[in-house]
Amino acid sequence: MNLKQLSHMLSLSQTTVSRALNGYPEVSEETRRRVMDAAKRHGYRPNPSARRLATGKSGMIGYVLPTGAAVDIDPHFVEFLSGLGDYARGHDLDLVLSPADADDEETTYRRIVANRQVDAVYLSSPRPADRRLALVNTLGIPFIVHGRSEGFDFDYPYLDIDNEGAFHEAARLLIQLGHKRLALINGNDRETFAIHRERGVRRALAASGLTLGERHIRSVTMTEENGYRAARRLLEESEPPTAILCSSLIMALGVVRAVRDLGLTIPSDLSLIAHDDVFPWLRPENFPVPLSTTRSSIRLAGARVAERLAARISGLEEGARGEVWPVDLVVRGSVAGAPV
Amino acid sequence: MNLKQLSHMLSLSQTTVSRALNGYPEVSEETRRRVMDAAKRHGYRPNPSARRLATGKSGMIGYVLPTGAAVDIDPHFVEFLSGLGDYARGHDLDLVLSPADADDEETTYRRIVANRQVDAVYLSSPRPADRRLALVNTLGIPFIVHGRSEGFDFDYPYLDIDNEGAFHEAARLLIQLGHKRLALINGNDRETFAIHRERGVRRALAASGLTLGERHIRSVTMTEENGYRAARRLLEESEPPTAILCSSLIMALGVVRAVRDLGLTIPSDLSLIAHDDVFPWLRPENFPVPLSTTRSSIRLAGARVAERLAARISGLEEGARGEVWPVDLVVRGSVAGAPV
DNA sequence: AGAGCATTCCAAAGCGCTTTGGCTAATTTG
DNA sequence: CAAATTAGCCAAAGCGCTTTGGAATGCTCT
Repeated sequence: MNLKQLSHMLSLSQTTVSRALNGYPEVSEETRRRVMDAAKRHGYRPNPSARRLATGKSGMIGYVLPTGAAVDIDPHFVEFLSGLGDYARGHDLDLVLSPADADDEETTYRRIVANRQVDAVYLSSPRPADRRLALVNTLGIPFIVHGRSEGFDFDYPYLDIDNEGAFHEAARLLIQLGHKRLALINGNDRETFAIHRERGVRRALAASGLTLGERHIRSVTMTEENGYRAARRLLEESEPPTAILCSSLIMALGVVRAVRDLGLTIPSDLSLIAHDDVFPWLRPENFPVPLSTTRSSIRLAGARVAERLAARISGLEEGARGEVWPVDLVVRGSVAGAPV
Repeated sequence: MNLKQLSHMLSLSQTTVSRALNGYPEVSEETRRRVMDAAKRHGYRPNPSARRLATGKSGMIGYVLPTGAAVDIDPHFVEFLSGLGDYARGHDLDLVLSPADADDEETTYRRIVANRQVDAVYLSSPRPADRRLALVNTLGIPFIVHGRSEGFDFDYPYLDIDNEGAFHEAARLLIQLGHKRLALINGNDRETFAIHRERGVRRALAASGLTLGERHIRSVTMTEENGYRAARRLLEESEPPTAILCSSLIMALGVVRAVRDLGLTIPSDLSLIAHDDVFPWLRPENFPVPLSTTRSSIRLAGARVAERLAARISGLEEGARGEVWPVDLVVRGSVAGAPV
């Protein structure tokens, strides 16, 4: 059933039917009802390829997926996707993943924009002065950044959580508990979120006249193994930290293992706080010692990004609005006063 | 730069240019070269929307993503995606995720087929007599199932791993080590993979005149917490199992925690083997006691599925070829002879 | 030399939609 | 009451590609 058939069967022109269906005003209410009715009854669905060719709109949002033998997609991605899907489902949006060579995402961005394959894109894991962001900004496609970049002379729309604030609060709590030697096991410090977290910790320390020693900060990809290694190195020093802040639950698994291997105990020997993106399959309260966390649902973020993208596509949202979500600090058994 | 402009600038018809570019034979080699050349020089890229409208081919593969507030996307998905992307990247394929209400995926399948939105789809986590599979089969779109279904009177193309064989081998090893009371902490037993694994274990037990007691099998969604709970229940029985087979690494985390909470030790009190889909961020060799696994890279499966989908789209692959990959049994410290 | 056949190209007709620019009839306005 | 709007509809022209059905050219063959 296409437009031609439908209009013929209604003895109307394609123009009128199209307009009736798309809510244009130059059609009488009675006709519109008649058209709507027939369309529903016959299950008419406009052919998206045709519509796209005519309008340039695709009803899809895009994401450039960095791939490569050495590239691992972050497991957080799937949770974000869950949220995105939750929203998109109710709004007839599909998501296009365009795989790109991780060393050359630019080509792919240019392609999907030139081809008008998607109506909007979102970027994630931005770095300071991220080239993708600059590119997408000049290409003029609606977009939203999940996370933040820095060092641009233009503003852009983003959704981020208050990483700095979260880690500032967490560090402040530890300091108030008497800890003086904090360590930070961070994610890739070329990404903004990691920079912000470090900043938060440093600020809290500075406020008490303390500092974060060079040896007390590790920046690694967030795997269990890297968490373990980082923790071992930290704890085997001559002056080991009495508290560790950790950028992910998965790394925290490794930290816990390291602590155990060294015969230490949480929280009496070491306080631990990790960031929790809220995975359904790994929960901080179920750690051997319930884990204190800075918590923010990445899934909700996904839904919100989808919502804002939709708003941008339809012109409801404009400008470079940044949105920063507060992060909960959830205290559980893994923190205690500094050992004497 | 569109076809019209390009052909005009070459003083050729659109027909000829189009044919030259698409490798049709009715154009002289010299002309073809000239056209190809000009196209490259001017960076001509055919507009996919137009091409799609004309041909019905989209250059995308589809996946219907079940969503809903209570629906969690499996973290395995992201690894599979990695593989899929690895292949797709080199072959100009994009992936379209169409979010669907988990209770009604059918509508979405119908939509993406009717709209010719994608050239092929893949299904994952199939159940016996899975309705999606039957649907997609009748709809006539090229597809591949990742996993297997059962109970159909037709064949279909799939890629699966030998779940039954893997768990059969694992169980057999444990039995040979003297274990008589095995338990299985399985995934959702409405999914075929879980059924196959159970079948493998039962077959191994039966071969030695043993059985899998009703209380010794748990079927749960694969979270750390569920692994923990299942393990506790099993181990607190009057006649606890001396060996556990576990369907995922994430659940195995929970099992290990439970074992510890109960003051038991792996492998002297309990042998443990889990299935490993090979995550970069959680590796069995890094478990407190290195974990024995049945191992199969879900990422490679993703790449292979993409490869086969591409082959099906281009007509290189036809028919209902099933492909079953063997699974490695990797023995590490977590297994030992049965306690006396 | 004329029929028969490749070869190489082209004009034009789709694909199914949106949108522009009228056209008619009903309504309002001075 | 004629003139000017307005409401409601339509024909046709895109959007940019592929593909069908020739047409022209040069060649071989009898």
